[in-house]
Amino acid sequence: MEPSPIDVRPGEALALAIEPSVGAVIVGERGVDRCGDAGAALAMVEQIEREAAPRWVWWSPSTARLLVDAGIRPGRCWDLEAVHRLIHGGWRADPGVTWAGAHDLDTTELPEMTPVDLFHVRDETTSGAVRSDGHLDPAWVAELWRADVDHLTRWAELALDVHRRQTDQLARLADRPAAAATARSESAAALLGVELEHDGLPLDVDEAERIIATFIGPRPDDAAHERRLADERDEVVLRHLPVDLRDGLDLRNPASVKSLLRRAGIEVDDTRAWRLERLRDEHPVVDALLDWRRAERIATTFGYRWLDEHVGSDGRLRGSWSSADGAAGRMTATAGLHNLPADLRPAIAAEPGHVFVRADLGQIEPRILAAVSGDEALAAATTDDDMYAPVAHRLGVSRDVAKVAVLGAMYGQTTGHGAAARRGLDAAYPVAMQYLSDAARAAEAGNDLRTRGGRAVRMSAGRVAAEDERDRRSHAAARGRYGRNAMVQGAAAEFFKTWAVIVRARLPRGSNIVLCLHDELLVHAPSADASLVATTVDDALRETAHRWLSLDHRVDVHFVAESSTVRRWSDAT
DNA sequence: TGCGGCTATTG
DNA sequence: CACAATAGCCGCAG
Repeated sequence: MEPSPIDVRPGEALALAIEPSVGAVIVGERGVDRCGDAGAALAMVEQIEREAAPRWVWWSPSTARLLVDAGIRPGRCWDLEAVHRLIHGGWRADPGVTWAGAHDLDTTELPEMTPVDLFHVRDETTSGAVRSDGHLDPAWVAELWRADVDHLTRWAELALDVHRRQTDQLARLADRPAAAATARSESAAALLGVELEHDGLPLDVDEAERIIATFIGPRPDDAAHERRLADERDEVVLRHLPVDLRDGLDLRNPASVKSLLRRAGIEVDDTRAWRLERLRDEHPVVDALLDWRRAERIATTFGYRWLDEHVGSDGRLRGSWSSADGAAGRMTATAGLHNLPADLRPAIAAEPGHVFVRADLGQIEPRILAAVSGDEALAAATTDDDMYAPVAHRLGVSRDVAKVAVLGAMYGQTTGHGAAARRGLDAAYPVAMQYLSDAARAAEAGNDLRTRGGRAVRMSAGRVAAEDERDRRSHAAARGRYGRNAMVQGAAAEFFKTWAVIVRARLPRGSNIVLCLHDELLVHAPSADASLVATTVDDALRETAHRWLSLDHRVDVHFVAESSTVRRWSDAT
């Protein structure tokens, strides 16, 4: 075997820049590898990965995608875009913003690409990658795809520079000792997202078509046939009304449905299913309407078109993944991967000779609340596999009331009859409740927050000037609930991702995570490896919890996961 | 054509 | 029916 041409130590940061039409460059502390051929460069990457297992530094998951497409699954990485979002928050994380964030530059006035830059070659003699004001030159970045290896080398050097600066910034977050570890796991989660996009979720297409057919019948021949079938479904509802009242009724228009119900003698504020559910006996049209809604949902969102658009010829359901989205930095996915109706779950089936090992974290958010707030009493409750039981006992209420009260506290609920239980929570778990109300108060005032793992939750940006006092107060209260919840949900997302990437790292060859669902993991594994994988998932949870608690040094929190080995997702308990 | 409102689904 | 998300269709403004 050829020795690696670049001197690399295990775990060392190694910047990687690849442009398929240009080549690839690897920049480390003690050397540079340049290659004018991207294919040959990927072979080099694979060799270095095998021999030295470095921490690959790249600007964004697009580089990871090139590796994954080439069959390379790196162990460790540092995704500058993902770490930027962690440290600075916000939605934008292109190289210009990421650079500015790492250099403490003002991100409100980033240089824009002028139309001239888009259509004219820049004057190479007057500027480099970095402008005189310290910002990255967007025109220079835009030329990467058709540049030369020198250009690419500079790009990799800049990545290594940003990595160093991000590392310093994380170290300066003195009250967030877990931030550097979070940056690593968030980077790995971004890589996992790329792999999830690549691998897809195994789906039994025949079974999916059978399920869809039970709602809307067999696949329509053409658009006209599809319209006719829809009209027939409409007719089943409309025939409950006198013919002369059907005119102009549109089942897809809520206002129209409201007037339909009025004609049937039913008056409602809105037509949501949970409200209509209780009125099923009032008039047969209600029953017909609710059935229509279920079929309509399958027809429009999870029907044959959905199968055709998102399921490949290999029977894999693929969507695009964000590894840290929204307020709290949860993973999100398109193509219905995160909101697949339970009715369709029997179609999610392991391939022949394989099984799913499914595991979900139990009561993750209240356990996380105990951990991030450092509330000893709440932490003590987590020793129970059902932590609501000891909470209920302590409060002197039923388990259901205790659960609603705890969830209400984390969501910022102010109404309902859980008020007495809420006062009980304040008395029994003052540290946790104080943590939540502190977060809410800061968020209401428009102050930025930072989760336990160091994720910035921006509250100052995007505020709308409210018209009147009532509006202003309701917006402030909404911000409070948002911020209060983001601290718990965000830390839970960090915990989950750490668990997921440890599982990823420890899985035996041939097994892969195929779905991440906020607190649930689905691993596709050869049947023979099922029990090994189940053990791996369980061990990974212990490792995750241990890493967490050793960084915080405060309270002991017990985390639990339930797992099962199944052929179909729907078989899971 | 873009956006807010309504609705459904999930954790 | 509080927190988070994706996604469809409708009406309305531009």
